[in-house]
Amino acid sequence: MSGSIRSLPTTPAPPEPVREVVLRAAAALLATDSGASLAEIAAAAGVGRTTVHRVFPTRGDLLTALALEAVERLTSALAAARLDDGPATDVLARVVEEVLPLSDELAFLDSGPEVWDLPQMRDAWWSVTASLDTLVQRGQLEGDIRGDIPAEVVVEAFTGILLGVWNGVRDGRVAPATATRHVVTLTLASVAPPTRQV
Amino acid sequence: MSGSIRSLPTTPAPPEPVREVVLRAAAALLATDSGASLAEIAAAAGVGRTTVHRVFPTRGDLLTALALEAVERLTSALAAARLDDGPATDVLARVVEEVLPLSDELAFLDSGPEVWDLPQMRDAWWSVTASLDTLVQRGQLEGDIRGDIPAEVVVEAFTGILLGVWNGVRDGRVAPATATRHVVTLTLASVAPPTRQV
DNA sequence: CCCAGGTGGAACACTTGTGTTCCAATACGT
DNA sequence: ACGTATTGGAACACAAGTGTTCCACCTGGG
Repeated sequence: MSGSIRSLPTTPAPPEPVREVVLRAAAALLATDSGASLAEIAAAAGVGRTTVHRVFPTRGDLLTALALEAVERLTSALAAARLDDGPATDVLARVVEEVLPLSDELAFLDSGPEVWDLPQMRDAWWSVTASLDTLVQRGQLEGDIRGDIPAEVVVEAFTGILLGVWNGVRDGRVAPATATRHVVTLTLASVAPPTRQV
Repeated sequence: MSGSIRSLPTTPAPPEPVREVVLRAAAALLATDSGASLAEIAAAAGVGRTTVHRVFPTRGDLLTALALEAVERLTSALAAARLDDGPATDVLARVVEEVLPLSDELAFLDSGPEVWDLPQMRDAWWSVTASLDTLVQRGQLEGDIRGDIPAEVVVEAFTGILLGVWNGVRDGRVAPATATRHVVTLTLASVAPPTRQV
């Protein structure tokens, strides 16, 4: 229990709790009100507006930090799904299981055009869809995914189901506990080859 | 050809082209830049900002008019799909065929939180999903739609596929000509009962 | 105890968009 | 050709948000 080592090199201590507090408050606030002002964010974080400006000199800096964080979470979620490992349909199921739990952290992304104006965000999303395109194409070659529909369309439908049900959860129309299972079921049903069905 | 009747009662003449011009310009501009200012909209419409204010006293009035128009188009599209007429799966296909062509007119809805803040918009969308819920429930009772997934989830997945592919068309990832067919195919595959497949 | 660092608040200038008023110019019908 | 109505533009006040500066506080370590 006692700290025999003065400081861990990766986590020397809580060095800047302020930054994290502000990021959390911003993510939470922007999820419901995409136009929240810095004053509101600062108030929600329990710090002064001046302090926010000390950590993030401009609003764009805050949004960028938030976007980068979201990108990183999404990227590691896809990595955790092991896109190249096993049948593509199994991978799709894993993607759902990895990405859906991020709903709360990524909720601020849906209603904020400001965030998507960032080139990093555009690039990151393009990278995500490209990875999924490759995955679906592999599935089509291996016969696990229907080949009568272009991979890009299949990917859009997949992300559409994911986002649609996720919106349903946010609106209280869909039970969170069953969301993952239903998304997987519907996805696999839609992408299965038409001849050889489950 | 010659106008023997001085004016048709339904269309006495182009009474206010200005209003329509502004609405079209606003819809087009807000589709790509949800925060477009009234000055930009006026310039895009080819009229003075003062004129815009004459037709729509406040920005909210413009947005409301735009939202009401969108609601009306969506509602009549659903009416044209005859929700109570025939097997639910056929109806879903008709809904896709009726709604997808509205992409351009309704494109301004996706990136603008301002529009969705209007209670009329919320109510209208709730009405749309409620209609679809009823449709899917009927399909489940009649055995055309899988019953192992709640109707609300099926509806979210359906709208998700629709919006996802529609986004793909906007991004140039999906060919517009085949979008409707693919959406119908993927939708019917996902909602079909698991036991008795196509 | 004193001092340094970080913090919060007040005040300021600046920008952007909105809504309003007024006036000149133009187009339209008579 | 004239008078009227509508338009576009300039100017204004107003509000909200942002970024900056300065200062008081208070907190913890030497």
